[in-house]
Amino acid sequence: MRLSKAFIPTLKEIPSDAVIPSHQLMLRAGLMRQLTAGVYAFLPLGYRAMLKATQIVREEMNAIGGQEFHLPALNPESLWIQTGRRNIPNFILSVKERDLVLAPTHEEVIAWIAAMHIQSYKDLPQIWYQIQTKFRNEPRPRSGVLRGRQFVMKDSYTLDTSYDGLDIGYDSHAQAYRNIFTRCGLKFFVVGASSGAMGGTGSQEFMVESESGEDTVVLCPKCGYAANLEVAASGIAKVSRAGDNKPLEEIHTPNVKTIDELAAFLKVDHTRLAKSLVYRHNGKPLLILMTGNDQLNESKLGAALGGGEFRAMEAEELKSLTGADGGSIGPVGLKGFRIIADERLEGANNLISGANRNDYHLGNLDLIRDTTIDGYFDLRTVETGETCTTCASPLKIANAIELGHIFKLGTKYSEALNASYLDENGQSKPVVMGSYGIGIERIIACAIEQSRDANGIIWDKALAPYQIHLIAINMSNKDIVLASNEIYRLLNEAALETLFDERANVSPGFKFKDADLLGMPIQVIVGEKGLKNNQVEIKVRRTGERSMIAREELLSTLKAMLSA
RNA sequence: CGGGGUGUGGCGCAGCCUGGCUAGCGCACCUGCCUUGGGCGCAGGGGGUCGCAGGUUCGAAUCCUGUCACCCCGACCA
Repeated sequence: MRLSKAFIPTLKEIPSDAVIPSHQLMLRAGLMRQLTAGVYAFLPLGYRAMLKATQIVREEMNAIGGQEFHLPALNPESLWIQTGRRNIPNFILSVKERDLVLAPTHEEVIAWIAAMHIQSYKDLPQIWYQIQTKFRNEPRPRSGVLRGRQFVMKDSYTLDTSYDGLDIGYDSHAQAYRNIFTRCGLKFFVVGASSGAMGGTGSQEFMVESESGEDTVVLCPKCGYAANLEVAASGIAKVSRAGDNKPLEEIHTPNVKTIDELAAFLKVDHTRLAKSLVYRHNGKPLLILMTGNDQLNESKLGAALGGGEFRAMEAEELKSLTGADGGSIGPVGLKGFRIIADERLEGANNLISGANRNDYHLGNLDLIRDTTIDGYFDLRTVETGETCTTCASPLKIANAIELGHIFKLGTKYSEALNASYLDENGQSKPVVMGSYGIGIERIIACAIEQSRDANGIIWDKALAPYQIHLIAINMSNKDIVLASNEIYRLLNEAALETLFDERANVSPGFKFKDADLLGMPIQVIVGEKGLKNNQVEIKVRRTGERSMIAREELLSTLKAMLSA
């Protein structure tokens, strides 16, 4: 492509709306433009990178036996009502004029097709996938393409007769995903994840560590343990049980509101304090006991409660229900509450909790003697520096971007939409499904987040819109014009994707800055000095390394560099 | 949805508090000359209903009311 003819609108200045590096660079390098909040138009250069990514994904999906579909974005609303997903908050965008919705994902359509055509165990297993645009009603799009209302997703679905079959499909996806992200040149890791409202029995996320990421993950640098903070565990010690069990006593604690104040006031360790959090679960009062300042993890709470709605209780509600304020609530003598506790507190005694009376706490609390705990669960949020459950090394907490997510779905959608098959015994059974997604724009954004410098993007050759950026230093010099055009012809004949900066009246500095901003892996620079010696210059974008090469050796050198 | 911020040529911004001459600056763009190894120089030029709608006023980019859009923090995130 000749740059003088190309539509690649680069920006010298950073658009004020862009905050994270990938967003800034995608705009500056002319990859895309924002149309409205969370919706981007991909321009030719950006689309080329997207096509590179989708092709890699497609090849790896085909390699595990995936069959590509082209599915409708417009879906009948009724389909989503059948699976109960029509009314998930902030999920579906709908069409005003018809009872149609814009598909946010395709479990429903896949199950509908399966219901119609999968009849026998002989028809299974299947791997079906598509690479298409999805729509979601994001309340707050942000971070460029990382969280949009419209995005391209590869989603695939496994259809199996059994959970053993599902495991095979799931594992093959896990391997395909590793291949995909490795080929894209990304440094990624896999974490255990929450299945959330998708339902299902297991899930993992493929993550790229990034300050701009919206997910938080716990990592063990030593043994490789990695989990989403929503499900991560640590080896933090349980609260000990003391031998001598003293009787309950009421302690006057005037104006003590927080756990820190209480620990300071009583001069005791945080682990002796049982903090009470008050929620409503499906409308019913729920008391949650946590150790000291341990933070309740609402994802874990949701899992422990096994579904249903829950929310923290309002201050007035709490006061009217217990007669005390938030800082003085405790498990003893509390009527009408279900009580659960973090497993750190299991069987603990000599604790201090609120007395359900303002300005008083209870000492020498023994959870076994004095309370009825309805269950102990892992409810706490892991904190940095706590030890790894596997190898006892200190854990690290990092932000990350979710590139892909794989789920063992089970039969939720196949049951809702009657996707069933007859087994060997003529019994009708629901198809066992798995669901697997990859965000294509996120691949691009992560690649840029992970590989850039002050001057611009540094593309890996796998995703680079062009492999080579050919620069003619001075188009008023006939020798340079002849030589660079000849080189351009040569590279095209050799099928090396080349962007040729043959703009006249553009200074060398401008061309170099543009080339670094656009970030193609190799720059070939045709200048006066080199030509005198029948040489051209090669610059490696990533390292900045430059070398002079004899013109006859250019093609072979480039081929060697690009196949390395 | 709660909090904060911003809307002024294509981009980045100033002007607004304290209303008043012709709405300004940098970049980009057009023409000519010039220059060619890190975002050249000189000269000339085009382009803006100041987000939108009301209101106050002799007079509104500026003050008031409403509204819309976008960004950030939080909540949410299948």
